[in-house]
Amino acid sequence: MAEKVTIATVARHARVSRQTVSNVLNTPQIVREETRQRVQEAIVALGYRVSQAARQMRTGRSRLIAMRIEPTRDGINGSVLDRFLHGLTESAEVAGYRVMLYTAGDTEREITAYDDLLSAYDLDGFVLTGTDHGDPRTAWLAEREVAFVAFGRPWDDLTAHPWVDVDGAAGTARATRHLLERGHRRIGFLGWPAPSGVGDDRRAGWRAALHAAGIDPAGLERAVEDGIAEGEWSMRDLLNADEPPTAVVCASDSLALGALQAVRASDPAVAVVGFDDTPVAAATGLTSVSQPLGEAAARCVDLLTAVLDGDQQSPEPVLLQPSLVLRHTA
Amino acid sequence: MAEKVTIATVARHARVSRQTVSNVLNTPQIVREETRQRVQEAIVALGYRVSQAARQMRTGRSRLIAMRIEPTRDGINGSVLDRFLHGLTESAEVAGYRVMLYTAGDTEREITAYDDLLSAYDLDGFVLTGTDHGDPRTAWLAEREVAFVAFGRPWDDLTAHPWVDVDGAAGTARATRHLLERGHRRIGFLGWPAPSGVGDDRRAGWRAALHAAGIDPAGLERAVEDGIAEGEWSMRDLLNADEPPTAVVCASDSLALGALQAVRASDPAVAVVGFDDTPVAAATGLTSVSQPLGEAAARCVDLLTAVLDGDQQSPEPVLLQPSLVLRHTA
DNA sequence: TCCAGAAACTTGAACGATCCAATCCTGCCT
DNA sequence: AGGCAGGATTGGATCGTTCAAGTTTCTGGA
Repeated sequence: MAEKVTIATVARHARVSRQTVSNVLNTPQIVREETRQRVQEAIVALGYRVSQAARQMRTGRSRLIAMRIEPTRDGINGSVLDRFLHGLTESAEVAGYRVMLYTAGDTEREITAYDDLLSAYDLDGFVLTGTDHGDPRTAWLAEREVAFVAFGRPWDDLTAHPWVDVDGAAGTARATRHLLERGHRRIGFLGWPAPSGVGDDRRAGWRAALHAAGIDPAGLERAVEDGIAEGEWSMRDLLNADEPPTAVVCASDSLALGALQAVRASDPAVAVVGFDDTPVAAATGLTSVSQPLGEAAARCVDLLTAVLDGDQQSPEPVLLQPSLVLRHTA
Repeated sequence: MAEKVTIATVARHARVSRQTVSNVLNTPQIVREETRQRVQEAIVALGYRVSQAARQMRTGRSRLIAMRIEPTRDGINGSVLDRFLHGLTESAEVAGYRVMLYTAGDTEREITAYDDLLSAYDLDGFVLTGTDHGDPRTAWLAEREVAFVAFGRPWDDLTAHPWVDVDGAAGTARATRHLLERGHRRIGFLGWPAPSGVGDDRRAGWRAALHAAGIDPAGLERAVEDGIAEGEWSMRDLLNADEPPTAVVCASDSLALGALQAVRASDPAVAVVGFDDTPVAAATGLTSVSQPLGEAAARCVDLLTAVLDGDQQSPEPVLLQPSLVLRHTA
């Protein structure tokens, strides 16, 4: 039975002290090159690996970051978080961190979960998603000086905490301009009721693009909760107007899918663009605005490690540009 | 600043020794009831939480289980793992475990990942998904006596290791019987090329149901790789046969979605049933066979904890029954 | 050659829990 | 009253690492 390889085993093998091995691992610059190499060879030869538990006990840091996994409500938009999570795990591994999952029924229980994760597992940081106006979670974490990054802007105060987000307005603007170039003039918008950080942002992009083209958006928009059925009937409503749109930009693929069903029967083909580029969009040939989720996840890890390494308290937020994936519907 | 609460703090507060507090936590039955209560009160009063790091260092166990998160290839079927993962996290929390994620490009690197996770983080166990014929991962883990459960049967030898699975054959059989009850006689099947554990199983259910009804399945099936396009053209192929089917059961929602597109133009409506009940199925009104993923995840945790608690080396495998979710297409 | 000062390396202690072996009760039997 | 079994409780050692402080080695200038 192979004996456990500890830092002491390596030290003996390389004929140095424990501390020198530790220095090779943590502060290699203070170790003489020759010694460093000797220790490195011993590490490889013995297959040594640092015990995170022991390190954690001494330093109080676990090299673990946590993210909440939500029950896939909609299922359609759920895949966005799924892809983000994969990117996060991958980027975290490169930076020497691991991702731990947790669930929480509501915000209150989420805060209880923080408390538990922090005291029992010495978690290093959190990645939050779907932060909203005056989120109690960010306040709780900030108060206790826990490192965290949000995927999604703090809409009240953009300097409240580090964040990474995708420029939704730029995405809808791009979609709208694409439709304008295709000759559409009456371009509708299906979005969510205000106030909604994400929703208002996406609406603003559409509106700005129309304004820039000298078109009045009045009467061309509808605001409903997210969902396929909601998308379908609000699109029908839009089509029944005096001057119905010939194209529509939607705040989500769910709405777009509903719109598509409403439009199917209509005579002159009405163009539809969705948002998020979910698998459903790919499956049904829906043109959609795509978020660079892998990139977003990588930036989250960057910001989080910057805070954890103490480089800076609040690193510059990151705003990424989405792209338009053209398919059959527009 | 609140001082850190350790087992010693609790001991002092409850006027007992450290060991007694430890006993209250780990083997409460050997502590006198009165003492136990006094210690419990102190724990609550001080907000004490056991330091996993310290416990882990002494015991070598981390109360952490790991699961691989794969890049959502298809996106459609990816959501299955996503839902499973949520269930797993939830059930693990109840059992006092946490879920850690890892990625791995290929099988070889996955084994390297095991090594790393085990030696650095003292991982307690793994949940594997998509195990296949003669999987090297299970062999590696078994050899080192690492606890693991597979979500998916070991198709060669059903007693090779603990597993949880969903009875795919029962699902396709149920779907087929449903179509028979609706009066269909010529019921086709779109599946994957053999050998494929999951695929062959699902095909077998369809075939058995037809046999039971005295129908010859010859010429009614097609085998292709998974995908929407593949589903579409193989369904067209099936429709061009001498006696085309009036209904089709598919091995996945991707294939079913393709089949649906091929069928859309056909005059007498051809019924389509998918498999996995993905969000895409829900969105497009596709009737599909649904796997009880939350239940499966919970059983995985049950088996894994049984192994970890040393109750039994190889607990009974679990085979769950899927259900048929009826929508517009069948 | 000698010495100051920096660089490189070593030693002892500590993190917070559990394991082990030893001690203290308590009630019961003689 | 004394002895004893057995459960309840205690103190010391330990896991593998890093921190703090100490010791040795090296470098270069007088």
